[in-house]
Amino acid sequence: MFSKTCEYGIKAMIFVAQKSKEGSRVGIKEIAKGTAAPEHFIAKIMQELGRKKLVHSIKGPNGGFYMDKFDLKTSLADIVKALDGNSIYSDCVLGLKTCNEKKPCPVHDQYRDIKKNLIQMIEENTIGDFNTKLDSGKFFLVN
Amino acid sequence: MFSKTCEYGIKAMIFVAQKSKEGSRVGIKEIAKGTAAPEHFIAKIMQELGRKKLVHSIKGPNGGFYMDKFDLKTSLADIVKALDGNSIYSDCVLGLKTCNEKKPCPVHDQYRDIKKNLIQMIEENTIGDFNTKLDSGKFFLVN
DNA sequence: ATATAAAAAGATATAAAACTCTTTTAATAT
DNA sequence: ATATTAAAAGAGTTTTATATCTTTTTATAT
Repeated sequence: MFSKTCEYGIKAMIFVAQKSKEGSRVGIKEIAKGTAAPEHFIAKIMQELGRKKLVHSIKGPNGGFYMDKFDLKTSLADIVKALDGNSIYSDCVLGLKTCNEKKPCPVHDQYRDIKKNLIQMIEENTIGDFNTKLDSGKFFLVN
Repeated sequence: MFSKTCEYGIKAMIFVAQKSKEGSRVGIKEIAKGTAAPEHFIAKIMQELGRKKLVHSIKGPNGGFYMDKFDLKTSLADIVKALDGNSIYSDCVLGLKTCNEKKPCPVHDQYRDIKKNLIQMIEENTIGDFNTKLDSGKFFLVN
């Protein structure tokens, strides 16, 4: 569904949001641990998310990544689009270049609603929404 | 969502079913054309589907792949499981090894129904179901 | 029996995704 | 100013997915 890059990216964003709420910035090492991601790999991902302004960072001592309350409005869809592009919106389940209502693939009709729900799901959930839930141990970022 | 292998496999199964209904067997070249798949690649895929008995074949002149009416009961889920394994059933959207009701990932709850619908969709649709629709030009296997 | 057609099998190649390492730049504290 | 810390950037490697090529086996028709 999502690339590894995207999976790590989403978890990292949730992790950083949480730490930011507590007022602290987080270094790559901590993010890597908190999301069970390879350190150098998640570093690249955070770099890209930084470039796209979904997260902020400062260098040097006491530096690290952080999010302001504006960043908390970022939806999962924003992250997915930043890291995996628009494939989830545009790609046909069976890989047809053209697949639409007029020229559908065999499962176009059957997939229509599933796709709609999937897109709705990532668009409706923001990073901020996860903050309270993570607090109360309602879900986990690592096993 | 599905691997290329699986995308081609599903299209090929629909294609072969159609030709089988017309009483003829189909060679790899024809399948490759009919599904816009690389010839040698789809050959491997058909081989695997043959091993798993989802399709049948005979060698030599006038040989090729075919399906009997029993094969038409094959669901998309059968094909997906044969080619992509059970990942669609078991994998966590965020890649957690353990992700269940008791120890969920952040989007476990939000994804639950989408996953259910997706699984239902592939389990309910059989290869035979597509036969009539393809006839009447209701959908396409290639652009 | 022989030639031919077509799938099966095995081996190899290419491309993309995942991951790692090294160097550079920027910020802070002393 | 200098040392230190941490991200940014660039380059490189490994692994996995996708695709191709070659040889072998099996069936059919003549």
